[in-house]
Amino acid sequence: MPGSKHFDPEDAIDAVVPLLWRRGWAETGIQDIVDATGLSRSSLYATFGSKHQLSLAALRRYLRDYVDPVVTALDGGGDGLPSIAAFFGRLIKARCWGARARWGCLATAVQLSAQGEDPDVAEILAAQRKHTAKALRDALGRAGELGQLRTDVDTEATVEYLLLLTQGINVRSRDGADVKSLRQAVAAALSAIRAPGSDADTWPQGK
Amino acid sequence: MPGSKHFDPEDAIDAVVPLLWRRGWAETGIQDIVDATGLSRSSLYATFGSKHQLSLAALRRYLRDYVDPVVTALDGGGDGLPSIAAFFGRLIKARCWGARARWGCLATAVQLSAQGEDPDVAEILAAQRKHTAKALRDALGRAGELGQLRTDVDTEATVEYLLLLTQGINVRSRDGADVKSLRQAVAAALSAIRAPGSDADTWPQGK
DNA sequence: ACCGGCCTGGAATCGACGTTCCAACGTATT
DNA sequence: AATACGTTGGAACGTCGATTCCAGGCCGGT
Repeated sequence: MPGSKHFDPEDAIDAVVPLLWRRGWAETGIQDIVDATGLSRSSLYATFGSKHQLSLAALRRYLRDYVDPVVTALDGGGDGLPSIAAFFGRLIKARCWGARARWGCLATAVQLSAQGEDPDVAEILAAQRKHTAKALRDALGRAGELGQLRTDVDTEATVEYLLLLTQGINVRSRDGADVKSLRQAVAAALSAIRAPGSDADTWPQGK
Repeated sequence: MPGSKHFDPEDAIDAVVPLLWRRGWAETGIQDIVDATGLSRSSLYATFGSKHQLSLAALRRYLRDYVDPVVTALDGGGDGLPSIAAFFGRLIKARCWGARARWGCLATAVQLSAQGEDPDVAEILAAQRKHTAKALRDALGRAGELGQLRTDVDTEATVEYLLLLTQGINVRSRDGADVKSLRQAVAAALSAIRAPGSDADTWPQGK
């Protein structure tokens, strides 16, 4: 076919993710995207239509490549409490180690910014929250079946409790909280809902 | 004196706080401020110098008027765990009730936005974090003296744990978490660090 | 080698924003 | 009542953003 694309749009989306993540959605200009992708404005607009749609694609890509891997191992419940501890271990590692340490969570940042009120953005983020909540709920259910949980705590309240910790980590990891403190805090938090006598591991190991 | 101001700058700052809080720092334009204050650009610039400095003043005002009242009762330690529970009760109420319900926390939003990297902003927010952490630490210390705390948890890790909950509430209150879930989650979180046998109240009552 | 289409690069457009400027105004003093 | 000085309102300025336009280029099919 004549006039086929000279580049892979998927690569362009990949290149945009760290821009939004590090500098922010509104703060990232088209020029930044041009520089990062090596493409021209024309090619970007011909391919993605607008900065908004490209940013939406990048947000979805971020969730798929950076958040889902942390959450997905919980789907189905895993082995209960230790799986939940491992989830937090992966989260803390993702937020505090490697090249993207202290970048925080793009989804949380977008949520708290003006973009969070955009209908498309809100839908994407709501779906992600729902997924995370379900995964935690399943894991708590499994933990209950395995007798790892105190019986005097409400499941939904505990889901909320774990979501609070998750978002807390997303925020605190950006402003100086160290890995050790976060891990100890999570271990204390999970020990708190563990059944007396259970020996289920609650230490948030980074995988 | 000839040519005295025809308005009170303090009132102008008060009028700017809800703009930044609801729409965001970068998203609030000078025109929005002109409309909200009823003042002209000239008066604003003559008084505050720049949008940046006016925004800084509004951020300080927000912390003084809306955050300090929630935190300050903890200074000195209060009566330990019940004071901490009351702190969370005030926080949840502030975030979920009244005209500013679901507005989230301006400080957290600014922290996660690009403005969070501005030196002046960073300094203001760091001081606030330090104040909150100290207040929680003092209250935990008092709780320990009163025998309300489990002895197998590290104090600093517990401070971090409470900060995670605080920031979690600031985020989650903005996207659909209801008062009851948040309160139950906090009650569970505080019961978790309470000494076995202690009858200290952990329910986050909104005052 | 030719052709025709879409892709490409860079310049041009259009609007919004922060900031500045200036003439007119109001007030406390004389 | 006249004066003097800072404040005030609104227009004007320059910058930078996203988006669009157009001439030129590249490639597959013939």
